[in-house]
Amino acid sequence: MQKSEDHDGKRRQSRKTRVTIKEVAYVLGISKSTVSRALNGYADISEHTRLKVQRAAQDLGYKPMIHAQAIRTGLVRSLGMVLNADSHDGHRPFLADFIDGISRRASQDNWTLTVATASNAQEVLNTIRRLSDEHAVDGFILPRTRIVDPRVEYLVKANVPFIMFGRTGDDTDCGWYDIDAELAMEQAVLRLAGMGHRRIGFINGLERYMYARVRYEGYCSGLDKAGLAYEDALVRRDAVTRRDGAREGAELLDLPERPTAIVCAVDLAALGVYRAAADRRLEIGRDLSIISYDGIAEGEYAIPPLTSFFVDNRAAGEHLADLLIRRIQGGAPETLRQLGEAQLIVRASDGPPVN
Amino acid sequence: MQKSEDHDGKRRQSRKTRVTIKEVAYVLGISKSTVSRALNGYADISEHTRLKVQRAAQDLGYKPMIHAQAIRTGLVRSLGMVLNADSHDGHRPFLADFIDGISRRASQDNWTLTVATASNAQEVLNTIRRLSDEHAVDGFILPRTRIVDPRVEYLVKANVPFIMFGRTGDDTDCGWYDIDAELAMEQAVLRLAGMGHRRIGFINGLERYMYARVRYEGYCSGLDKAGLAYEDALVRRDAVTRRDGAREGAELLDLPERPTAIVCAVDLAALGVYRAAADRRLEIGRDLSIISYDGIAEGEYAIPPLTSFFVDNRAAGEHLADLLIRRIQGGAPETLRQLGEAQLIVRASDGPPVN
DNA sequence: CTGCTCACCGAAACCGGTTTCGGCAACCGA
DNA sequence: TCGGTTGCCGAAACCGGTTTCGGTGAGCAG
Repeated sequence: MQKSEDHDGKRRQSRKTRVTIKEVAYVLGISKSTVSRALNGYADISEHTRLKVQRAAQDLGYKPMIHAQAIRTGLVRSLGMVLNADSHDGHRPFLADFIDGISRRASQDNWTLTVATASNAQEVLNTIRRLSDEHAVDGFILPRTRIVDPRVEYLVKANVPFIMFGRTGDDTDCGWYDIDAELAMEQAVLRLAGMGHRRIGFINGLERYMYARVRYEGYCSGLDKAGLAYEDALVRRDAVTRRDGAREGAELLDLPERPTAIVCAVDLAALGVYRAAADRRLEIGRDLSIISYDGIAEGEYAIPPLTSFFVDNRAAGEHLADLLIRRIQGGAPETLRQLGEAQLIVRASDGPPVN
Repeated sequence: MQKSEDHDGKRRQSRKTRVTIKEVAYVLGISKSTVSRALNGYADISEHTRLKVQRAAQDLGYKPMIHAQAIRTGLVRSLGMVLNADSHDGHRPFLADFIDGISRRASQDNWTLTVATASNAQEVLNTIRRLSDEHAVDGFILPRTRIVDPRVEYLVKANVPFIMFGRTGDDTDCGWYDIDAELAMEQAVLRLAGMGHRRIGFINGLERYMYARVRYEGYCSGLDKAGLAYEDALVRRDAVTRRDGAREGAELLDLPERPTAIVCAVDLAALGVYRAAADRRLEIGRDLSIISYDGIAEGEYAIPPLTSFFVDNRAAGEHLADLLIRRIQGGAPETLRQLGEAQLIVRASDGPPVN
């Protein structure tokens, strides 16, 4: 019980010695195997004993050490997520809500969330590898899926459970949660077309990510349903910051026949377009309509406030955690897929075209 | 090795069976205790053996299960942080950088970061308790310290290591990292006074947090050094959002004799003041000067761009992780305290008063 | 009364590591 | 040559749980 009293003593010895399962067993005068099974709800323990044990554990303040059980059960009850700090700022504002969602769902079942960051895609992979090698987590949540994603390739090969936030090109063996951005973009176009717009531009996000493909398809299908012709000059890509948005917006607005409305795949880019418009003395909501996607808080404070499809990142986190836990517990990937909806928040950046 | 083949088979059996220390020992024809000590750098292992073991471990891809060693060593090599999702949005944008910093430093020594969220102070406490009861983490980083902080009280009593981000009223037994916001606020006032401002207002953050007290003191000491009189009507408090800032800013601007400059403790509040100023046809940087604190990205895009003291949250995270690891390894709290500096970023929201 | 279930529980093995303890061989000085 | 170090390593205990396996006693049918 006590260590050699001189040896880095202070902290060690004063550290309150936690109560173990053995002590609980001793106090009750029964074996520790019985205590364990009672606490874990095995059927071969009498109701009487179970209650007795539960009460004693409660009274003594017994909490099993999570890693002590992990060694036998193979479960550390921890979800892993590794963030790419290198990737564009776009996701920054969401992070708090997102993490909150995951953590909230995880806590419900006494799971924890382990997060790590890395500064590029390769490091992300290394970190994932390290965490799964050491078995520091039981599975991963993969944010920002790419169309072909090396993380996925590694994890399926290593047979480590994971759930993606977003889809990939090929989702065999993959569970995922995604927001139906295709639907949203389509609705954006239809809404603008319904107001009378005939030339509707599109500014997309980073092409290598799956979300860009999906949003692009939504834009196209919207045009299609509205009976509008697709025009290559009206679509721009790779805009995820204000700066990007200002640049691409300028391109569109300087077209010989400029669009009267622009759909943006990313809110920050949309705010960049605000600047391009201001530079050209175009009033947003009148001379130029904008509908965007993300629903970031800043949009509400922009002038005029931005009409955008809001994504509930907290809910997304909850769903992802839920799916991942079920995956870890053996659920088949095919059964672990969900599609959520973005919610249009109408503010003041869109309106009928002035003529 | 193999389980009963019917029993929830699929995942279990196909899960690549990890290589254990026993196998490494077997391959080398030595005992596992030797392998363990060789890998952990014990002195009583010959250089020859050590190399042999290290190479074999490398070749076989042996990585010790972290929780298997934890059970004996008492260290899970994980830092804990529980966020209060309820607390104001102010810290949201910082989160990504902050986490990045922590994670980066932690990874260096093969530690991990466990984060959890809770929706109010009481839940925060419960979560901290749970994580330390289960020994899911070895210690905590405490963001957003309050003047008297229940988390601290609990952790010192439970003798669980922690490091605070920010100080508290009484920091016996506490290690911390903090940014010298007092200095920054003081400099802000002196800078404005140097430009010729004589009536300088102050809009503070939430009073119950330690940072508010510190920033307030900085403001006062700045006035003092500048030889300006303190005036109660010129200071407002509890503004941490744009809305708050607009409200408190309006109060100041509607004063019979309004301030020509305002120092804000929080960037978001400063941006709120922009609105109050716009409503009153006051041009920021000319009719009203503003210097703020935080250095959030949005400030750069405000019109005019906001002059603010930038806080490097990534660096803060790194320092905190570093301090906490040293604390866990037995460092005395008194030796684990550091003060960083905020860096003034001069943009366009401040200037000499028009007369 | 006998034999068989079945409910319930304890002993012991086990999980994958670390650490203590002691033993053996080589080396050392006398 | 001999006793005493010293360097190096293996056996076994240990950490705090879970799980297997088998045994005991009560209940019940024959």
